[in-house]
Amino acid sequence: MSPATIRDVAEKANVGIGTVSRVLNHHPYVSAETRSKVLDAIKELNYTPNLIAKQLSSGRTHAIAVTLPFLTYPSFVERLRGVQTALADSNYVLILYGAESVSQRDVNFLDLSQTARIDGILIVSVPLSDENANAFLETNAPVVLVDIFNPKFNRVFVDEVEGGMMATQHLIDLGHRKIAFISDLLNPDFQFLAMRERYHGYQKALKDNEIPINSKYHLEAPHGQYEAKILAKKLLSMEDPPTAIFAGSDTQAIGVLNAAREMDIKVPEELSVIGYDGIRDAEYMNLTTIEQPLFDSGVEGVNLLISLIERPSQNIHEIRMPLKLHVRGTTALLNP
Amino acid sequence: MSPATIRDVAEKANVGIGTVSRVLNHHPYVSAETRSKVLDAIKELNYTPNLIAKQLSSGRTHAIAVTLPFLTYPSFVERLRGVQTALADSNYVLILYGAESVSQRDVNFLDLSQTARIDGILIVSVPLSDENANAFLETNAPVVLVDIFNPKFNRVFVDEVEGGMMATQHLIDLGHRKIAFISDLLNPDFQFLAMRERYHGYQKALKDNEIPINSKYHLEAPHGQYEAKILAKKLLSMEDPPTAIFAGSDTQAIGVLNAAREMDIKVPEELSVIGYDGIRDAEYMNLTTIEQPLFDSGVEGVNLLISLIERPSQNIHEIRMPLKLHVRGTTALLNP
DNA sequence: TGCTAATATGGAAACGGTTCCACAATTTTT
DNA sequence: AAAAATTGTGGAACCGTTTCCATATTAGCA
Repeated sequence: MSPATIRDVAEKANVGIGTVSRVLNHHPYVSAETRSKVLDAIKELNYTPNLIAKQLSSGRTHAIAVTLPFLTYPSFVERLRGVQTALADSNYVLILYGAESVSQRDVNFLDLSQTARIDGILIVSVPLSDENANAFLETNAPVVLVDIFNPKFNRVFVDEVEGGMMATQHLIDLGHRKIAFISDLLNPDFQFLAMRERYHGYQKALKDNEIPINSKYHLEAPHGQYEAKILAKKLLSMEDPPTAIFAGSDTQAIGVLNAAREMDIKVPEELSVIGYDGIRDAEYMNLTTIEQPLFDSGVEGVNLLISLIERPSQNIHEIRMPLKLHVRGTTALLNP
Repeated sequence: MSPATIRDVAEKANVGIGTVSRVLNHHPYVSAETRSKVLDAIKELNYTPNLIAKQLSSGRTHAIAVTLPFLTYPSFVERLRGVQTALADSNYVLILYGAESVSQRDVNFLDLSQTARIDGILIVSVPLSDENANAFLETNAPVVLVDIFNPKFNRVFVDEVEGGMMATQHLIDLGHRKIAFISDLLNPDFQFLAMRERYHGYQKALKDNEIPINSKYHLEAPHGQYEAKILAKKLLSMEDPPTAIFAGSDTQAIGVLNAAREMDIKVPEELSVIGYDGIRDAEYMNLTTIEQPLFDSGVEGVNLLISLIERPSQNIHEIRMPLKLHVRGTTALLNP
């Protein structure tokens, strides 16, 4: 038999449907006696409200869309964990959309901005095109960006330029002058702006310390441990190799460590390595890194989004999260 | 202004709402002329159907629930990737539920079995209690299990006992007799049965080859690289240490490799190590392993679930996926 | 030419909730 | 004692689709 409806409950309890609805939603103005009659009927019929009907009449879905690029990057997964955990404590549900390519992104974003399926949109690390942004601006669902920037939207972020400077300055403070930077492709299809900003921070720190910028010390390749290992080997085989390498992500830094091991170069005695992100493996590899609050950025993003859903606001909210230099065992004073 | 509805479209195109609906759903019996009038009106009003209303009247939500335990395990994330990818090619949406603890699992499962929010349920690696199972049996949404077993439900699986045997037999074939097994806790709160079965496979292979089982060679600890490293150090410091270690997961095997490195034990010359799963890092670490189709198990799970949603069936479907011994650089013939 | 079948269209009813208005009963105020 | 405010309740109308029935038109055929 099909599930009981609110009308069945009303009939069984000998009350009107309005009254049942009031009991369900904890409205005042229901007498104790009536309430218990209704609750009895609900229990007896094993009634649970149909969410879809509720959504249609109330206009709220209690679902939020979360868009992420690659589940293959540990840092994105860590953010997703934060999102998921925060959502588990709320009464919202997480609808996951992938955005592994420009076309997948555009399809999903179009879908999101048109259908009334969700109450809010959380975009993690997916670069927005102008069309995407305009589509979202026409939606009335609030949007929060995490780890990306667009002046028209709320966001949770860290100061990436600052982070790049912190990493570089740490190496400079240890006496290094020949400092290389390994990064993702800085001009790919998908523009991950964060990496560019870290690069700017790297350059700025060098300038501030009057260290000339050697463009041969900046190498880029698609993101990945393996790719970074190859870049590192290239750097370390140069005539005048760097004494320190700043890798744009921990994943890449681990590639650098592997390159050093394979080339029998001792870290940190002969080479200092610093990463960026603070993923779990960094701790395990004893990697010095710039730690950003990955998990917490997810949590904050969700909290901001939910607060905007429940108390709409025209203002743009920006939450800046702290960066922390985490000194571990892969950086050391330059050997004289 | 609020979004256009099907009635607005009908009015603008001078047709009935039924006709608009037929155009939207590609029903036959709409004249070309009428169709184009309707399409024009749709375009002009920038109309998109309200999904929630569609869901209510059609009884389909085009959403499936996916439950996963820990996003901290690479193997689960890899399965999720498969799920996500398969879903991106369908017209279903993914609602992600966490199950990091017994209570979180029970809350989510109760929710899932009661609300009409989803069309199907995919449970990945989350052990089911009897209550959970009964609740799902009362739901009319189809359920597919991946990487877990319950006789009453459809599933996508690998033969874990066989996998445990394959790993162990490989080591035996290489001449090893002193073979240790490192695993998760075999009796935790959450019963991850797979690990027990791999253990049984390990024991069976030893028996089949008439190698006595030394219980000191089986050590367990909560899952993790670090925990496994400690176990491995314990094994390798024994009076009569094993010459080969079978780790129940690649993550644990990597911990073993790290232990060996820290103890200056050469792999594979002095110690053979085999893992299980076939995660990305295994390839990168050149780890011999039993590879199971993680990504594809997600894909298959989704495909099975969708086919059951669209063509309900009383039969229980079981899809067994292949295991493959992937010999890389961490196992070798026992040094005589 | 008339009869049946196929094609085409309109719109009421249904999906299962929430909301609001009308009204009743009780309490408080003047 | 009458008026006003508070508390409590029923149920029609509505949210925006799909579905089905009624009906109109056209085509096919003997």
